[in-house]
Amino acid sequence: MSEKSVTALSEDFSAWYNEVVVRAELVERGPVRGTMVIRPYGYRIWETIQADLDARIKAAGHGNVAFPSLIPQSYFQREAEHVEGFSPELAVVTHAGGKKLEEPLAVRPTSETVFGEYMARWIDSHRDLPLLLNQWANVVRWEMRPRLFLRTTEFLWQEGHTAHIDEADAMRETMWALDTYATVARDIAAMPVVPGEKTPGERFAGAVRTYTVEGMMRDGRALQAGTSHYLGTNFARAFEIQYQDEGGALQLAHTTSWGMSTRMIGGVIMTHGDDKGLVLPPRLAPYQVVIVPIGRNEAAERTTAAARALADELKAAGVRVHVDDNRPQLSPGFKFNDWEMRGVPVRLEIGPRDLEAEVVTLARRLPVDGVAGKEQIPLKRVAELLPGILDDFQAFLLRRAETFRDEHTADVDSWDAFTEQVAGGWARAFHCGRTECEDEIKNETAATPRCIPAEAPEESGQCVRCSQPSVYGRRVIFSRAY
RNA sequence: CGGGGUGUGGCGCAGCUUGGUAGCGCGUCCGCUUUGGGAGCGGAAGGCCGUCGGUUCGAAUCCGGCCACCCCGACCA
Repeated sequence: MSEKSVTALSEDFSAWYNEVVVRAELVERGPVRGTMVIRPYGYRIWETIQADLDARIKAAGHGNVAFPSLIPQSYFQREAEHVEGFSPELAVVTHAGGKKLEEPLAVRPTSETVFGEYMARWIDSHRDLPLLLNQWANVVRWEMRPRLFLRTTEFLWQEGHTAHIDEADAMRETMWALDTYATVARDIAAMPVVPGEKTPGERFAGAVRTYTVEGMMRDGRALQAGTSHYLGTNFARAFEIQYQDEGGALQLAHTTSWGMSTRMIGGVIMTHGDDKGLVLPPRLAPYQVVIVPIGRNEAAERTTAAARALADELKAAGVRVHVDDNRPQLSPGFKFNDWEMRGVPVRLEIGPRDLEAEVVTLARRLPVDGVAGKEQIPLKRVAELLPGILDDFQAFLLRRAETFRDEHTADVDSWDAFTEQVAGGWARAFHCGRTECEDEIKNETAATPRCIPAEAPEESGQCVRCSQPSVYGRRVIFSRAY
């Protein structure tokens, strides 16, 4: 840590991101290209997302499972589009036990294939459906350009895999997953994501329909924060996932898959961060409150004791609290800056003067609705007031992100307006639906169709690029993306 | 894969042009002072200078090969 401050977000977003994730001790680069070591402070964020999402997945009737990370490479050959999509980024084990393997093994980049193989074994009758599975796992994809959390060679995620009796039931599942991701993003991460369907050109390899939740980052680019696929009978056909219907006829099951990953952590950082560093929503902050006792010697003993007592009280009230009492060599000012950089929503300072007056000094990471700076609150009311203060902060972050998104989104109907808009935000435009046209747009502006938003007025017009009639019955969101 | 860049104590860098056996800041450790917005002074520890080879009496420095990583694009959760 040689520089005092992190590069300003407003100055160089990419440098800001790279510095802040490491300096906040969320993560460190792994020894292999594109890998990461997630440190306790970062992993705790993941665990919080995981706990919430896992509870929802279980409540909806899914069972958690654990499949092997090694998959026979031949499995990938069975679904034509899937193999084409994933072959370039497969990591393959060719040697093991000191010998060359008969068949190379892929380190899973995603598990539709093995799940397919085993679903086929477990499903015989319509009574076996739906089969609702989920696993929390690591996957490996040899991406061309890695970025910490956003696109790492190895990442953690949850992958749901389900099989259904027909399209209608599978689509219900697909939409349930999408809705769940949108809810988790909004309610936990304070990310106001936009749910919608991907255009054919952006579909998952092997899917019939792909849905996404898209968030806007503070540089105006989009991030896919979760994805849900209706796979039709593609994988069922490839892996023979069949059941006998009530009339005794053999039918192919309809399958889905859906995932949310550690990319979410990157999304949170880029949605809420500022020049000073991270800003974490209370619902997923490892420390919602940090108490900094001030003073030394006898004074330190008194303020530290008071801080610990207060921390116990807050813990009892369900607040995640940390007392910064183990770094006597650091000045209070250093600690204030440090916790701000690390995104702690609320800091409480307890110094001799506070103790004297039986108050604590409360500092929010950001001014909330005009309430800026520090304020004194009575020591005995802290535990009672804090949950509300944290809720307000959470709600404020969501509103702020919504406002930011809306201010950086515009309907555009001309090519000039389009190129200008996607330079720093989202453009809502009509599109002809042709993949070649999408490619042209991408080549010229780096923007891609992010989604056909689920909630949008029915409209039609001329394609913003080629003037052919629009096909989706509504505007499509285009943006540069991570 | 194309373009750019970097490899030197834990971290960030200088030194390289003009070869002479490694230095600065931060951090760490010890001591004293200091604690309400990034403390001060004094002392100390810590380096196969990415790697292989060449030139030379002598290479972090010059020459060649290789490797790794990072950044910008194409690919993607």
